[in-house]
Amino acid sequence: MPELPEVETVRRGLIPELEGRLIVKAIQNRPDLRWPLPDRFAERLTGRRVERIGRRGKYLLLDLDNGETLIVHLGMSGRFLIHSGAQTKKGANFHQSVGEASGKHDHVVLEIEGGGRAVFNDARRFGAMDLWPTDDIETHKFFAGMGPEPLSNAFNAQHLLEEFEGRKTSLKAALLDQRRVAGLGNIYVCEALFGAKICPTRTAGSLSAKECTLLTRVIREVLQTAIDAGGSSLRDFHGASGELGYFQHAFKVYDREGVACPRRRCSGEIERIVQSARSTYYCPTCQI
DNA sequence: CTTGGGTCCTGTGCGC
DNA sequence: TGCGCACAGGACCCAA
Repeated sequence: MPELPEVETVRRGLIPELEGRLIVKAIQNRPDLRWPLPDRFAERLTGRRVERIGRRGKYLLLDLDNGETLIVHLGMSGRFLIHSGAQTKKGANFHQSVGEASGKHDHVVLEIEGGGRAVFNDARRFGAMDLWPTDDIETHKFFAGMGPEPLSNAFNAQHLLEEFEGRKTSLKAALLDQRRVAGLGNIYVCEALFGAKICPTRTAGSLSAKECTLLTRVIREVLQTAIDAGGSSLRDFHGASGELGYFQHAFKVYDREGVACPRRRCSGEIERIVQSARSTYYCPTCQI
């Protein structure tokens, strides 16, 4: 469920806590998340300084001072909880209580210089971590073949048109495919297609150049709006500090089956259909 | 090659 | 009130 905006929100939340800081000690509480963690995982993190925190698609990239990058995927339920150190700032009690309420699925703990801790908690364990040379990050299997960042210039109508050309798969599935464009998940695909008034059951190849232009613009807008709102806190997503976001109130179609279409001059009703075993929400009246 | 369906995992929420 | 089960979904895996 964390999609690009949520991951970006976590990244921004982690920066003041981790960037430039030393990992005094790393603790690994189980051998695997979704996949086995790399050899000597905790040892390779211990004593490293986090130089920079980046993002690629839905992955967090923590560049370390030894030329390796800690790659993190939050999966469905993964989150970082920050337990503040000695000098707690305002609101730290709340953050701490959120974090310590769980503990059960605290799979990786990073003890940070100054007494703080960054806890990776992931109940459903769809998350992943790996270590990889920073200079060769694009060769990691997670990123090889991954599409452009939707907020970058490389993502434009021309790109979409080429990616979609001749494809018989549904538009919904095509946009979820990280090889076409990075970072979109079920929620924002639904929201973007609503914004562009395009029906999710259309084949990807059926989009005109004009529609691709509109769609790229709307995708950008939807993602940027969500990032600005601090990411979605829907269900089990938590921001990096344990606080809940509030963007879920802004969803126009996602999880709104049966609700009147929010478009002013549309009398339609939001429907839920299933596409490739995923819920799609859309307005069959105005999304053509 | 493309495409679609199955699978993993556990907490939540619903129906009975 | 309690139990059981469907559901949530990102990304890999495999079959056709």
